[in-house]
Amino acid sequence: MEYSLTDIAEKLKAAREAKNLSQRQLSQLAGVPQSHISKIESGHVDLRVSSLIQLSRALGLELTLVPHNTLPAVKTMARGAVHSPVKNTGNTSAVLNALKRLERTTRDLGRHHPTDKLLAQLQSQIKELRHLRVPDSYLETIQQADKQLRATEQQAAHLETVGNTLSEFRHLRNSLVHGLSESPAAELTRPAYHLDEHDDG
Amino acid sequence: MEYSLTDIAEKLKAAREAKNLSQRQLSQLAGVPQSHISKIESGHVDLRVSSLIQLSRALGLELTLVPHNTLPAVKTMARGAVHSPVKNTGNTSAVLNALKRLERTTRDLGRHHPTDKLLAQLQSQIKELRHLRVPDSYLETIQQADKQLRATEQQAAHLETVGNTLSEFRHLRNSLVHGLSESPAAELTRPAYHLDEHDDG
DNA sequence: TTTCTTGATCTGTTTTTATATATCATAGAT
DNA sequence: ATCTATGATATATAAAAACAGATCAAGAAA
Repeated sequence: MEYSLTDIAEKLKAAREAKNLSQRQLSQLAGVPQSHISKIESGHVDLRVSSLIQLSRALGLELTLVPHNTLPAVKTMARGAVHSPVKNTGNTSAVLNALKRLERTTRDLGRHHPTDKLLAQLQSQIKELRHLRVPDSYLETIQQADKQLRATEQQAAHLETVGNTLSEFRHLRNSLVHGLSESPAAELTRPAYHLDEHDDG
Repeated sequence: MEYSLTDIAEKLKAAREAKNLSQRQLSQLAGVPQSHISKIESGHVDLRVSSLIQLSRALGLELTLVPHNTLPAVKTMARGAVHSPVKNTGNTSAVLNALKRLERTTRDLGRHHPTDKLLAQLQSQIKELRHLRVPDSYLETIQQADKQLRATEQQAAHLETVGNTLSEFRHLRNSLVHGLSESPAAELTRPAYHLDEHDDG
């Protein structure tokens, strides 16, 4: 119900990860040493308000004092906004839907193979893709991967398929990150947070 | 738009005053030395988050991190709740209305005599009464004072009336604060914050 | 294998809070 | 004139953050 130091630490960490920022990147944005950020996020430090303000601003958060009775309302309000860590990447809805569907497929798959490490890697790989601009030229690739995975569902022989898909998506991800995509939208191929946070107050 | 250290300092001070707490009283509630509170409120100190949390809790406030885009909504929401510093004193609506009317009367009077120091004192005296339990036995006194003040409105000879009313209300206030009221509700004659904040978390 | 990124950790130094205690001037009340 | 409450300050000490810089291990990429 009430916020404590560790709650705030967790919130900061969650906000940073939602923005796909490393501690060192945030360090630059906020003007706070990385070593200090590490300590703060792990709750080992009773930081000063100025530091908290700096970090919050860099993360698009604002420090406020609200009356106790309005806390619940404020919480739900904030939850709705915070819970959309995936920013506008300019992806078409087709790509977006394909990614969402693929995510669900792997999630379903995970229910039958909870300990599959390969699968977990694939899941995080897909998750990362949602932060990148994925050209439509990859749409078919994504859809095909989804189809294959669905076909192997519940089969023990799915290992090969998952492995193949994983390496395929790793390659895709790296192409996008490094702007080596063969798509015409090479200029837009950047981490999402560069798109809408280029000009900060 | 964005909160800074001094903004927070001001907010703390405003919250404390809205609760009619002295720095020493808050010091006891929050477990923070009065000297430190003085420094904090004057913005001379970059306090630690733990201290801020302690003070906030004692004042019925909660420290939260909200996304930038939800800030306006949160602000208006908080304003509505904070902007009612007058707590439930158990006064009857008759007394409440009389006080409100009296407040308005002095405000109107103030427009014609903006520099009148006596009048200003009377206004703050009335304001203070709203924090106290005022027995109905004083209703007539209040109403009469209001009538007299309204009668002298715009007259240069109002000085005497204001002075009389002022000393009268000072006496009333002191009676109430010290529980010396001749009213039967002597037991309830306490500062309002004792009534609803006796049990804190 | 080699390289790079990430987050955690260590060392040493500087700065500042936090705390306890006391004092002071002011304003109000008696 | 006296007594009291208030907020701002002063001093001294202890504890801790802030900072800079280096390092380390794990994971992933080349």
